[in-house]
Amino acid sequence: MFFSKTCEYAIRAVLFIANRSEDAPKAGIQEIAQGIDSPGHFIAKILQVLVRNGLIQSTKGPNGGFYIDSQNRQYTLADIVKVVDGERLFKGCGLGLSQCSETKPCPLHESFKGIRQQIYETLTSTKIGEFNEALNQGLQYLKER
Amino acid sequence: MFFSKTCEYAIRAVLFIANRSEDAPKAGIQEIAQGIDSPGHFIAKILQVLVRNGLIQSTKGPNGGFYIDSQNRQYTLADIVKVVDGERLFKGCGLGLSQCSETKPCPLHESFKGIRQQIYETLTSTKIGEFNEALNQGLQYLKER
DNA sequence: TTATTAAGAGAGTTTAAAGTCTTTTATTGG
DNA sequence: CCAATAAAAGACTTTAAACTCTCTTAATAA
Repeated sequence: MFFSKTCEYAIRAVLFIANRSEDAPKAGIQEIAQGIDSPGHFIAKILQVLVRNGLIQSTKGPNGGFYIDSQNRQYTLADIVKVVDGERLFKGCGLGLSQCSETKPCPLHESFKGIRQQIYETLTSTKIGEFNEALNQGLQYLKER
Repeated sequence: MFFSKTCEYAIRAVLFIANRSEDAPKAGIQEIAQGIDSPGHFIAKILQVLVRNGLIQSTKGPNGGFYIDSQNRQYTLADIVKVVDGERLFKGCGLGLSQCSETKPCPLHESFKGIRQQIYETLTSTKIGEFNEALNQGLQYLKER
């Protein structure tokens, strides 16, 4: 809807890992791919980017996998979106004009300002660990089936 | 940001034609492409779809072109978006789950409900003719340069 | 110290959106 | 009726996102 498919997978994966990291230690790629119903190799690529940008941690080898330490649980959805989709959603023009601005606005500039603001506030105020309980209780889902 | 590129062009073209239709009669493809700074052949394809769906009118031949009659000036941005991008923006799940719903929600379902609603209200309440004055006065723009 | 495990890296393929080109059809002014 | 004009239609190409595959590197447990 607002995010690229890559970003949708990224958010779902991070919420999965954040939840996983509470009790059991590390989650492997197969487990993550299964847990959010995404293509294994594809989510692997995405996780590489998230690790490189410090949003999640990983270790190789036996008992290795992906996890999120206590520090990183403070990250928000906005952090993920910025890393994966860039600033497009927060700064881009609704009609695709690269020079759209306060002084040279497109017709939708004003209306979209409020919407953009609401999205920004929602994403910056949502921490990646805050869904753990609902997910564990089966009140919210990260995959279809 | 929210729309496909095709849809961005579509909205800009319709606003251009709506404005054009106030005084001078019909606008040709070259003129429209120039007026919104879009690829000529591409906007031609898009306009075909809009005509087929009754959002704008056209006539062929000398003095032909695209125009919007008084009836159709009542159409809103939401009508254009529905024709070009479908219901995705209004109904799709933020995390890409096809079965996301009130009873089986993704973690972002609740937060996104309000945002989606605000977008919907903005688009359904914005008529395609309402920017004519601002466009004519050079207060709003449909292209960069 | 080596076999095994699991992520990292990079190249390759597929698919869908974006954009182009050519031919056909409709309109109209002469 | 005919030539010119302009949109309609459809096939085609390009580009970028989505997705896959294979090989490498790091960690560890025996």
